[in-house]
Amino acid sequence: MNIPKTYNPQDFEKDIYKFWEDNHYFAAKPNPDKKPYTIVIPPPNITGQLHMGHALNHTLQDILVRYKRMQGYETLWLPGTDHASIATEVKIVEAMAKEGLTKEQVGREEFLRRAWDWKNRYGGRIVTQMKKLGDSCDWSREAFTMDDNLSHAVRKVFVNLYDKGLIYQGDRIINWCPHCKTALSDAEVEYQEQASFLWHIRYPLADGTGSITVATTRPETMLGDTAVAVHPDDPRYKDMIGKELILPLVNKRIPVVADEYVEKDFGSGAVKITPAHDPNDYEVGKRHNLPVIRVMNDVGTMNDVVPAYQGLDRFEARKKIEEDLKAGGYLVEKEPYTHNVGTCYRCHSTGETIISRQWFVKMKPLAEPAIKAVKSKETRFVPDRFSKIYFNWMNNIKDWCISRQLWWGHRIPAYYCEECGHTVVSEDEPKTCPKCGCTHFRQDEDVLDTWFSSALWPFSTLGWPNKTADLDYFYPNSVLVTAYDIIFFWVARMIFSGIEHMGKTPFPDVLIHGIVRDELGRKMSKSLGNGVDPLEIIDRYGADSLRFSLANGIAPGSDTRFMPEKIESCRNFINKIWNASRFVLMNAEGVEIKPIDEVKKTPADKWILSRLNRVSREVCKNLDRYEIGIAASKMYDFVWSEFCDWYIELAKRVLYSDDAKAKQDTVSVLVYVLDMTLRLLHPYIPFVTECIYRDLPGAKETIMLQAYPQPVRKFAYGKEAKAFEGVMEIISAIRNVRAEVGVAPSKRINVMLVTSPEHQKTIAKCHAYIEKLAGAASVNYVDKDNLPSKVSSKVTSVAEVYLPLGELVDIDKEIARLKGEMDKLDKEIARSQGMLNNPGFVARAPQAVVDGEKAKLAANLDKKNKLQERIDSLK
RNA sequence: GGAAGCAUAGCUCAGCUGGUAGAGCGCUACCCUUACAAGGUAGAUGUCACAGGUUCGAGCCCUGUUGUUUCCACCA
Repeated sequence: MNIPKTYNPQDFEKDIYKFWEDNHYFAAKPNPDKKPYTIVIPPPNITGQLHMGHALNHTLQDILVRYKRMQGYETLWLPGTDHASIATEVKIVEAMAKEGLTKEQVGREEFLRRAWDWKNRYGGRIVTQMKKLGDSCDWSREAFTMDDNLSHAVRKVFVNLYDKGLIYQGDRIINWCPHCKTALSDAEVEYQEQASFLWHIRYPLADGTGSITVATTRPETMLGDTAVAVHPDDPRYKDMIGKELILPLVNKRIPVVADEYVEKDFGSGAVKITPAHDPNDYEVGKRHNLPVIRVMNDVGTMNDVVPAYQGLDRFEARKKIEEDLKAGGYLVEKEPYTHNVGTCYRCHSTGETIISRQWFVKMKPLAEPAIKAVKSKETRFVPDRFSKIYFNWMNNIKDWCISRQLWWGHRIPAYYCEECGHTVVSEDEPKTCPKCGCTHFRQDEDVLDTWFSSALWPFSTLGWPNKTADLDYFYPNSVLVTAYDIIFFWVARMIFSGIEHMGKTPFPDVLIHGIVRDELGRKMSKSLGNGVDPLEIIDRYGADSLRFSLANGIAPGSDTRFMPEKIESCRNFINKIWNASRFVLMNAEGVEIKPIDEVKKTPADKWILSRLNRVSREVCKNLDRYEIGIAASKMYDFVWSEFCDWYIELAKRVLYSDDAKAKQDTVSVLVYVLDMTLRLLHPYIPFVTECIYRDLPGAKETIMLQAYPQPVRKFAYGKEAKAFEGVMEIISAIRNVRAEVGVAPSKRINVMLVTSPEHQKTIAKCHAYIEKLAGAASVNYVDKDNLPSKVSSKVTSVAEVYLPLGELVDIDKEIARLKGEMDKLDKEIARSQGMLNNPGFVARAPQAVVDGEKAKLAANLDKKNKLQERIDSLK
């Protein structure tokens, strides 16, 4: 045996991963003899580093994938990365800024060259990090959203949707990030509460008969006001409707319009209308035919509409306008006010809503079948409550703004005729204009939203739009695993894209997990600096410990905290497995292992085999239901409390004897149970299980491809296992009394039992266990009338246990101890009687429950009698 | 404004279709017993937030209350 004494994951994890990879164990290809199991990875950004969120997400996927692979599925876990349009572009721009260069200076071509260069250099970082975690992805299929075939899929989809009238270009109010200088979709805006002010500004009536005061949080946009709106029924303003106001600072006449949109009770009940810079105002403007005047340009500075403020940053302009309003006597009040401000989800700077010409996807027709798919459970969210969130979003969906004023990404396949301006949308640059016949075209400058390409990920990575064998075999995917924070960005869009382009929802199940928070329950973030680096944890504790701690005891959909103690306890658990394995392998040295069927089994053997059956059955059941955390806890308990604490200790009786035959049998059982246990655990802790598996007698080349344990009918041993648990109960009882009375652990004592003939038959076979585990010198069966005077006792369900402890037994203490037991017993009996005396319970509860309760009561009454006899005899 | 989640042992969390409350860490006592002190044995600790309801029976189902977190909307 060559396993070192302490578990040291750094010694082998790297080599084992390389071994798996070199042997192509992760590779999948269509195989008609097997059922497919497919997961596509949520592609991490090329700018990203592996964080705890990935670690959790990948651990869950790898558990499912390794489990299914061992169950004999043709299992594909398809990896890849996302080009992350904005995030990457920002990085490149920043890098160029250090050289004193701007995008505009180097031009599109050079910029893209630099971006690709960056991608080639750093885009693979996260992939090497994923390998450290143990991800069993088919790396030969690694995809990138800007690969040729994936880009082809993007163009194809764009053209398809355009031809169907589902993509259009138009002037709309959109979200704009002045820092990233691009349009954003609604989903990309994050609202933050900010303390600001509500400015009350007086707009005089043109006829000099008075004024209207409006309240605004955005005084700088007043330069673009084209009306003031009041509620039609507001008596304060009724007479002013239709009159004109003088817009302060601009000295322009604007009308007072009546619109139901205005809330009478808010502010002054009058709203300034700036159609170019507010979505609601835009709608009001449309209803009243108001002009749309943009006063700000793309970088967030004031434009030339009002020369006095031209070039000023929006926040500078705000100050100056405030001063000017004050000076002109227009500022009535500046009231502190907290409100929500939209910010860019990438750079977090304050966004603008502006009117702009952009490309949109018409969502209603796409959303409808996508809603139906989830309603009909064709796609199921786990846990189910996330379907509500999905419905809520899908039902209220607005058109999706997909154009971005960036260079890094999929350039929009729209071409404008240089002669007549006609728009041609096609996968490749058109040769001639269908309208004027000329041959010069200019391609749209913009690129597509990153999520436009990731929406196609479940099929674009399998070769679509080509009809490939992969697509045929691996689509739909089996399950999608992701955190709840990208349900809108990604999951929803994959669902409608899959339905639209493949005719089938992309996956039957969506497993949603939570996010990993820090020790205090806060979200991990760069700005807080509270992120825990999974790579550091792996270096210190090993990938297996990290994986197990992320998977153990979690519930789908709920957040987890990263607790250092939890990692340690998982490391300890693996260390336990490590040492148990060492024990088994040490004892297996030089022993010829028998096939499990040929082993002559002891009661303990039968017990552990039946427990193994049980844990195998339950783990599979839990995994099939995505109850990954529950399955982990069950394995933990099996390994520690049953296999190590009991079976290995029981086995020592034989192993340390001279009976070579019995030893061979016991070792064979140990090896078998260890083998199955390692297989059970392999999906969770792949490295250490592979490492130990290699040393197992009769091991194949890898544990990865061995069959996942299933319950074996002939190892059920229901009755025998139960009987053996009676023996275990006796052992516990003796230990318990010893500890309570204070018998030195090294002192061996004679045990006397009072029991029935049937129980004695079972127990008699197990004396050696009692001697070994309970420190018994001997086990004898006695008549109750012939007990020594000083004994301590305990009643179990199969026997009364008497320990002659001589001077150690203090009669008064012993009586007190027994009375303590009696109290507990009485409570139990009262509870059972309460239930059974209830006619409703007996009449309506299932028969099995009633019978069970009756049996319990009978057993407890019997126990009570014996206990009472004992107390009486001591008195 | 709308919706959802959470509230269980000192701490962090499990708890499947309702059927006697669980784990890890921590705590107490004892133990270097030839796999493991990253360990062993034994133990203590809970009006399962509160109030009602359904049920023979509720941590679990229903209603309401309180506290807390999150998502969506964004009335200037």
